[in-house]
Amino acid sequence: MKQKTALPPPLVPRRSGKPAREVLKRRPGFLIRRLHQIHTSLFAEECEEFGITPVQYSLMTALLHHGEADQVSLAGEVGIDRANTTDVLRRLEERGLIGRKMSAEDSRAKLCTLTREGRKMAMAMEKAVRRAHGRTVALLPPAERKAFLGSLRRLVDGYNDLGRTRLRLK
Amino acid sequence: MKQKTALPPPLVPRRSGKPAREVLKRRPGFLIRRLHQIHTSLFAEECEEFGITPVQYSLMTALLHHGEADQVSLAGEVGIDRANTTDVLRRLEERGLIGRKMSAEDSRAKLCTLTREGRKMAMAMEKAVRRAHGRTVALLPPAERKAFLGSLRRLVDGYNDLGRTRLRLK
DNA sequence: GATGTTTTGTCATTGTACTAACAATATTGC
DNA sequence: GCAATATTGTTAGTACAATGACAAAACATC
Repeated sequence: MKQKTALPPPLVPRRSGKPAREVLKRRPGFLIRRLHQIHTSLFAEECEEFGITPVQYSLMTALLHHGEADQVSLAGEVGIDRANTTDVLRRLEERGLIGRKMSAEDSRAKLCTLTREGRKMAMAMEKAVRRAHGRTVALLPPAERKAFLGSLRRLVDGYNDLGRTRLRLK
Repeated sequence: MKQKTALPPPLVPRRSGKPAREVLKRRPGFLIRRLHQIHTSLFAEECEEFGITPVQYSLMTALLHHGEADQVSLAGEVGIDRANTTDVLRRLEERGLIGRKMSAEDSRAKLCTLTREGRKMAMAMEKAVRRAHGRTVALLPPAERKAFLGSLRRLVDGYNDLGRTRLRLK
């Protein structure tokens, strides 16, 4: 039989005085998640009148530059997988911002284009989008900001080739 | 009746030669989203055997340091809203990693704690978690990495007080 | 040219994240 | 003490993000 009284705690949790926040903020992944949330929020605020999300706008940007593209190519440009791409494009199509039609050469593929409205919207949003991205890093003094964006890019580029399990976009 | 032939394109899209990727990579928000994806992927890889996500681990960390806390406090520590917190905690409870009980002082509140198993799991994961966070910024040389994390933190801290519309966590 | 493999788009499922609304409970003002 | 207000947890709805599975089409190779 086990005695319960004098039992020392089996695994001692360290209840430091300070809030867990301080511990969390030492973790790169935590900070990145938070900054992603912040940007999403700023983007939503700046682009409120359009009702377009960052990912939707990335896809519209890709279409603006490609003119026409199949979904897998778009997924690769924007860095989301094709299942997710299907979802986002469906929403854009329902709103009449893009059109999709079967490819003549490859009848599996669907070619996507911005509609006239989609193109108009994409261009009308440009200033608001720029503000959102600007505000996201505005708290850093210029030199630090530049270095920060350089590092960000270095990480994103570096991990694009380097063997990761799931994130292929290239 | 409208003649279709000689109509100039109403809004000229700039189809630059280079892929949209290059344009997207100039946008802070885009890079942040991608890096978040990368970290999530690395975390999943390192912590595969545990089946715990970054947010779940953040909550477990908060509980490790608080011992016991209501959901709104936890949400504030970890930086997610209370609706989302409810979801994540429900999943953790279903797996027997945390327990929840009504507060005696405030019968609206639910006090959460790690179960013995949850505590064991949290501590067993520590090394894998550290590896995941380390790998996320490992491509930066030490000095640059330090500066990068400093900037990240500056942004996250700065936007926590500064009046934003939606992201209250404080 | 029939067989096997890969690719494309989709669907279902799981999980994070936010808003808006709600009921139950607490707190505040008067 | 009661009315107005705020807070807590939940639910419903929307959107990103990944996995695994699937059918149809394309490609490979023999």
